[in-house]
Amino acid sequence: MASLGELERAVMDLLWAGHEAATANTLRDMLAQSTAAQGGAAGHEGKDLAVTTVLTVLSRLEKKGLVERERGTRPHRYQAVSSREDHTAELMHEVLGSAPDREAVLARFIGSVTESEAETLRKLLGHS
Amino acid sequence: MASLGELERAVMDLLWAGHEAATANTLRDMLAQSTAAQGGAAGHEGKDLAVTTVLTVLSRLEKKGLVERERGTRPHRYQAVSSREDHTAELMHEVLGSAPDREAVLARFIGSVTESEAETLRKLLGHS
DNA sequence: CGTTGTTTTCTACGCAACGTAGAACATCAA
DNA sequence: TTGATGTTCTACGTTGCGTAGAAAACAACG
Repeated sequence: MASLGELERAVMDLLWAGHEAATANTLRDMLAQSTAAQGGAAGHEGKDLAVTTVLTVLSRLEKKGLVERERGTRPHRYQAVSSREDHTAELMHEVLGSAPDREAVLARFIGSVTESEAETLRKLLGHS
Repeated sequence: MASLGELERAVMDLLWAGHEAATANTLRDMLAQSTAAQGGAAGHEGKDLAVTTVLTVLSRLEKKGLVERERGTRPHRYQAVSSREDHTAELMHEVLGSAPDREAVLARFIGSVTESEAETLRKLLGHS
């Protein structure tokens, strides 16, 4: 239960955009943002969706544990449970986890990262 | 187009099992193996599937580019295009690739590998 | 308190992927 | 030719996702 659809991903992108600010978004905020983003690079722009559509998606994302909703306030407020980076890293672990020979996978994996990323990794791994 | 269903994965596991041996499998081989594996640990065991079911799955896997089939020989022979490790590593790159801040993701990723794996990574990354 | 605009829930349709397999066609061995 | 075996075609049921209407819950105003 890890993969997201196109619209689900677009909604998560909205939430992730403001994840730092710990600013939980209302539905109306999000719709405004998404309409404003018209003409942006990302994939899902073009038509405006019905309010209920976004709500349905948010509910599904909540059920998947990716979104948290404050039910206390009256216009409910939504926010991503974890940052995009954390989520992606978690996904990578999920993929890796299902492998019997993790180290062999890692070997091939680092075999095709860019040199600059390899450099970053060296720094992060530090000295033995 | 990256994710596999449960049965698709089970079939790939069969093919991956003998990927080293460059031994392309016939359908009958695979059915025998899968029946033999009854009582094994993996998830999908329990009932025997119809021959056509496995064939359909193989066709779908072929369309996805994960399986190659020799059409020349009469009982066709099937084999995984790449090893399980390569495939998993590729998947990890796919997940990573969609991130705007790859290095931040990598940072979090290596933050939660086991020490032994970190050691392996250090060796593989080698000297600057 | 009732009318009205906003927000949330419930329900549902269409489509695609996947598990599943029957029916029919092709091929090989006797 | 006749079985036995292998392959293709087609299809049905389920589930996830994009999409949204209808209706219920609620807030604010007069």
